[in-house]
Amino acid sequence: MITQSIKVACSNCNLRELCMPLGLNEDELKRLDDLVAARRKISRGDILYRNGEKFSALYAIRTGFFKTTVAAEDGRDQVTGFQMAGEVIGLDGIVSDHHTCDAVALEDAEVCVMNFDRLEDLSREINALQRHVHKIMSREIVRENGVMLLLGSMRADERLAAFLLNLVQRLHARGFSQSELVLRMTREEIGSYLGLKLETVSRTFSKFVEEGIVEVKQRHVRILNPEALKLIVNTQNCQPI
Amino acid sequence: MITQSIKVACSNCNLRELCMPLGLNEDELKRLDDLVAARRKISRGDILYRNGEKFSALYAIRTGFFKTTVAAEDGRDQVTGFQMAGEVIGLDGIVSDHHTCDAVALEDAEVCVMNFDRLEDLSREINALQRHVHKIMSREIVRENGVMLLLGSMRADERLAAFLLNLVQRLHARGFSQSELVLRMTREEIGSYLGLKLETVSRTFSKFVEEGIVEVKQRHVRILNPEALKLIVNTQNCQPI
DNA sequence: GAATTTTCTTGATATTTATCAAATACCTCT
DNA sequence: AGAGGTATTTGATAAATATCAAGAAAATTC
Repeated sequence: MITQSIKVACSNCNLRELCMPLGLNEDELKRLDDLVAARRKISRGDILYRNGEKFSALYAIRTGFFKTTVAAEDGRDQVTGFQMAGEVIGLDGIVSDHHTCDAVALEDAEVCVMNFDRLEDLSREINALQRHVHKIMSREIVRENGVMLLLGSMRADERLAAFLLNLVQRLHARGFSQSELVLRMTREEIGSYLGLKLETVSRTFSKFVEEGIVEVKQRHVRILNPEALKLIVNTQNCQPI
Repeated sequence: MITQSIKVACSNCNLRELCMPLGLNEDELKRLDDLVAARRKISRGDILYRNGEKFSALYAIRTGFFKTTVAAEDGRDQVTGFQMAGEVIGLDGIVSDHHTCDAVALEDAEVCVMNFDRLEDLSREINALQRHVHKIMSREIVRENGVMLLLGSMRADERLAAFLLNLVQRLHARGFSQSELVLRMTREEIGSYLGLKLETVSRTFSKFVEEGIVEVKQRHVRILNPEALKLIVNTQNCQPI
């Protein structure tokens, strides 16, 4: 656990618009800088926090890519999300004061450590921050609703199509390509997230390639026909009349 | 939409410990009473709020039973939760200022309407309330993580066993029986929540009955062997060595 | 840079769950 | 109480996905 004490400032962070509220005044911005006590570097494969660990902070991802997983009592585990720069993780720990999932870096990463007690103090004073914290939590709830829809009612190809569209949309919002992406996770991790076995993920990729919808070279994916992916997600269940 | 203006008080509500923070002082309790502007009665089958509707309040369930559902673009929908007395619903609406799911009463119900702006105001002033709101949201995130585990990695019988155990545990926390329960939802709604078809739910119930684990008479369920249910949830995936 | 390990793909087969269908039970309304 | 509608159960069959297996490709390690 390497905690670096580089003094950092939200006020001149180019990711601020992703993890912090907009429209703060000079004074509020200055107080915000105080919130991020430290940054922390996490190497690929390392764990930022793990199930059972005491909760003390939320983490804003500056660089890198994470997965979160929950474990069943019998050892199975389930990937509950993939998180990228600008996203905030650790919310699961608030309710019981202990984390209930693991957060694992899928590539070398750096996070801003936001002490939660201080975040609560500050968000009592800055209305926009309070609202922002609420929105971040609500957004996570809505995201998980979407995953439940995916897991509960979609078939393998719909799940993978929805997954690719979601990933590329989030990457595009961060200035990356709309059509090309590099997967940071294995087929097995994708499968866990989507409730499928890795072989099914692989076969479904191959099917998409055959149909000319995507190009896949290992973890490099190029989306040739995004409309086809959208069609797969949206029309699978439409009955012919 | 019947909004009643019966003046009601959290301070002498017997459900307070479920939906409100503990350890408030006299003064704080008095201010809390101001939060619940009104109660609202919802008849069975009616919708408390629906997808797309403007968000303005959270709802604490006083009596009755709800389901929440999200809809896919093609019309499919997915039950994302079943909620009972003392639980708070509406959190999905915070992020976009509009609700993203429907909340439907599965039996005649009554809810306390908590204006969210006022809740934010108040939780800036009462630390315990602020923390409580955060916990409620975090609890929902953790619950959904559990559902993802269920949908992503469990088989039909494990899902139904986990569902029954969860329901009966929550009912027991409200003073009901540990072993008997009345389902407020159809097999189809259970199936939607568990990512199964209603026939599969029915067959799995029948299997449990054959095995002597439960008694089922329509929607009345008696759990004869809770340990067997726990075993089904926990050991399905354990490999013999 | 060769060896080792991990990841990925593909095929054959098994299992689980969905689908279609029909009969029965139950509830609600008049 | 009876009629109509809804919900549930059960059977037969189909479809989707998992499992097992083996080889190929890529990444990592020494």
